[in-house]
Amino acid sequence: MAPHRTRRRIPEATVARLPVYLQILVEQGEHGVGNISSEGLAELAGVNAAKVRKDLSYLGSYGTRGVGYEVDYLVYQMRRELGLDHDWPVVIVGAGNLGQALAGYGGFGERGFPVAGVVDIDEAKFDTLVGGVRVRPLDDLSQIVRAKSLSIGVIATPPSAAQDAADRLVSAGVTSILNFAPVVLVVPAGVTVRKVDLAVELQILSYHEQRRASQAVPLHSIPANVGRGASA
Amino acid sequence: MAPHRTRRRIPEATVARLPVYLQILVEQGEHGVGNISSEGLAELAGVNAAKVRKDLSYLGSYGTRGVGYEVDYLVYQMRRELGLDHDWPVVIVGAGNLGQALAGYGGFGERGFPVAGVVDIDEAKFDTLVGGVRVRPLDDLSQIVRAKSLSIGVIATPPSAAQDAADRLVSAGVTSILNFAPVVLVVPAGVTVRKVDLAVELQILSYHEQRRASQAVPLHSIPANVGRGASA
DNA sequence: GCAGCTTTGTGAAATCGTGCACGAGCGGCG
DNA sequence: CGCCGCTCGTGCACGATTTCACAAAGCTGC
Repeated sequence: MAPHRTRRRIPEATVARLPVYLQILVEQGEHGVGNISSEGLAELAGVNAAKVRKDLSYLGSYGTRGVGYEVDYLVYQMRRELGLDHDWPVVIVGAGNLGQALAGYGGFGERGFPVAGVVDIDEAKFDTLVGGVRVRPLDDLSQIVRAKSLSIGVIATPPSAAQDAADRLVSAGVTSILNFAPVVLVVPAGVTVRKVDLAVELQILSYHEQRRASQAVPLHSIPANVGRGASA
Repeated sequence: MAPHRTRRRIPEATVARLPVYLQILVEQGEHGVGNISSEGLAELAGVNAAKVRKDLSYLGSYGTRGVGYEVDYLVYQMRRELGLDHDWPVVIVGAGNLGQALAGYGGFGERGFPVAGVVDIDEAKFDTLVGGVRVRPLDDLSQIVRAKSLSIGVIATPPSAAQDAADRLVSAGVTSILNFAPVVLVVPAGVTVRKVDLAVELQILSYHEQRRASQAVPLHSIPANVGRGASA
């Protein structure tokens, strides 16, 4: 295998699609598909075939002209590039409704992100089990992060506590944060934050609904597919 | 007030940011702030001031030069444009871990998206209460949607059931879907789908972590802020 | 009423992302 | 061994988005 100095930077838009391709490829692999064309993958991912080829080309030239891509090999390369060749344990801050659901959602561990810890500020929750993990005091956060060298933290607190949670995560050494609180976090440069705001998603849908309602009827002029979603 | 024929189409990128501005404006309003400049709003939203002005300009010319924007009026206009001048009740398909958390998450109702119904395929769950709503059989979905003229459906099923859920929602008349299942949905044109895949979000973070790890150390060359997130 | 200061609204330039079109490379077949 | 058909990799044009830069416009104070 080549020296794998990190190759050229992959555009964000592509990075956001790679996991989707990966998911599909793994699934196809399990169904016994050994090879797939950009056309085929594009169909399954709900995107354009040229886009698939361009996206995959950032990983390197792993396709075979006239044939397509070998599913297993592509999965391997994609995992490597995404840093999924090992697990990334995460710590969840906030054991409320959402925090519990996240901890209990098996999908995390299965996809390489086991829940290494859950902390909350509410004493009543200490030592209760959520998703098989014991809830610990917020003040233990730093120790948990350091002890397990965690890089990724998930914020599932109420909005008012989110910035504090972020500050604590960052000072404990976390460099990537997935934020579910409807709050714009301020973090130092070098820390990556992704925000998932359920209400925002619904409001975007609302905009499109509102638009449909107030418009004549030219349905065809409305993009069938918006944002990270997909449709046909 | 003007006849408000839907004005020019608002770019998707802008539509995705408006709810964030809205959230901030409402908050500022509650804090007694009556007026805000593009600069101030930009700071709070973690974006560029010029971008704020351009985004707001799609709503109309609601600012006052030399002064800024009147918070309340801007909130009003933004709500109107986003279709948030009335509630959009939603139905949740799937009363598992995530479905329950979503139904129980007060944030939905508060922000204009009350949970009008929850359905599941598991008999054991029928008639249990989640978030104050009684779980009903999947087969009642169509009736629920029609009875309440719902436009928005939320899919919180396991991946294997997601496409079926989508089909049922669409045939019942839903035209917007928020999909939490890690599956690419196929829907007819005219239906808007937004996908939220928690594992994908984590994988994107993983990519950046991996990149940091494999790179020399030029931290400053890494964008501090990625995707929909924010940082400083 | 006018000068000066501030902040908006918006053309124009720069950047980023997408999709097309096509040359290049590979496997299969005669 | 050479030809054919298929599919990748990518240059290029186009469209969308971001950013810059500045004229226009409102407010304040004299």
